[in-house]
Amino acid sequence: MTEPRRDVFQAIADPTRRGILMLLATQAMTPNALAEQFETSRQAVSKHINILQECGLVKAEQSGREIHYSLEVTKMKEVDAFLEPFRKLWANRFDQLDDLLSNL
Amino acid sequence: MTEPRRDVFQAIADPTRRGILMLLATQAMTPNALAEQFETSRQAVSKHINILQECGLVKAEQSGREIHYSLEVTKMKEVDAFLEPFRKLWANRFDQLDDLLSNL
DNA sequence: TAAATTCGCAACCATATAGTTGCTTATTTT
DNA sequence: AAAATAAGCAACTATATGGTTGCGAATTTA
Repeated sequence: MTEPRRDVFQAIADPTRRGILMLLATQAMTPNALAEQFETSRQAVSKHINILQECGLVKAEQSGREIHYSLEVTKMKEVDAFLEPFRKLWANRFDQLDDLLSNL
Repeated sequence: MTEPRRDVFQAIADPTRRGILMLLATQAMTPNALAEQFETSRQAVSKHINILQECGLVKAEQSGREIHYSLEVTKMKEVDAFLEPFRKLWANRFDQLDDLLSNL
C-alpha cells in the first residue's frame, strides 16, 4: 500500500474539487450545502473535502452538528509559484509583439 | 470505455509532466533528451508527452528521425485564469494586514 | 546495404481514483 | 425521550493512471 499522492496539483486536477474551492472562496460551507451544488452524493463530496484537507487547501470548524469548511487560500500560492516561469514567457512574447508593432 | 479526462489541470497533476513542462520552457527537446532527465523510461516519458499534446500544452515538430517537442505556453493561461479569483483573496488579506499595521 | 538510432504503438499489470451503499455517532428538533 | 438531521467511516466496485515489455517503422550512420 504505497501512499497516494496528496498535493495541491493533484487536488485541483478534479473538476468537482475545483468547484468546491470556487464556492469556498466566497464563503465557508457545510458538506451538505456543497453537495447540493454538484451532480454527486454528499459522501462523494465528503471524500473530496477530505483530500482538500489532507493537502491543506481547506480547514474545518465544528459548530454543533454542522461542520463549516473554509478555504486556506495561501496554499494556492504553490500553484501560482509553479506558474511564475511560464508567466514570464508569455509576458516576453507580449514584449516581442510590442517591439514588432513599434517597428512598423 | 469512457473517455479519459484530458485537460490542463489533469496534465499538471503529475510531477514528471510538470518537470517536462519546466524543461520545455527553456528549450525544445526530443523524447530521449527529456527521458534522460527523469528516473523513468523513454516510453513512460513518451506517454506523458502524448497527454501534454492531447491537451494542447505541447506541440511536435519532426526533423528527420527526431521529434522536437516545444511548449505551447499560452495554454497555461487556463490555469492562471482559474487562479485569478484566489489571487484576489490573498491580495485582500495582504491589504487587511496593511491596514492593521498602519493602525498600530 | 547492414547496423544503429529515434521513436511511436499495442498489450499488459499494479495501484490510485472516484464513486456507491450501508452503517454509526453526535446533535438538534419536536 | 423519540424522530430527524448532519456528517464521518468502512467496504466494495469500476475505471483511470502510470508504468513496463516487446515490437515495428522510419531515418541515419558506417
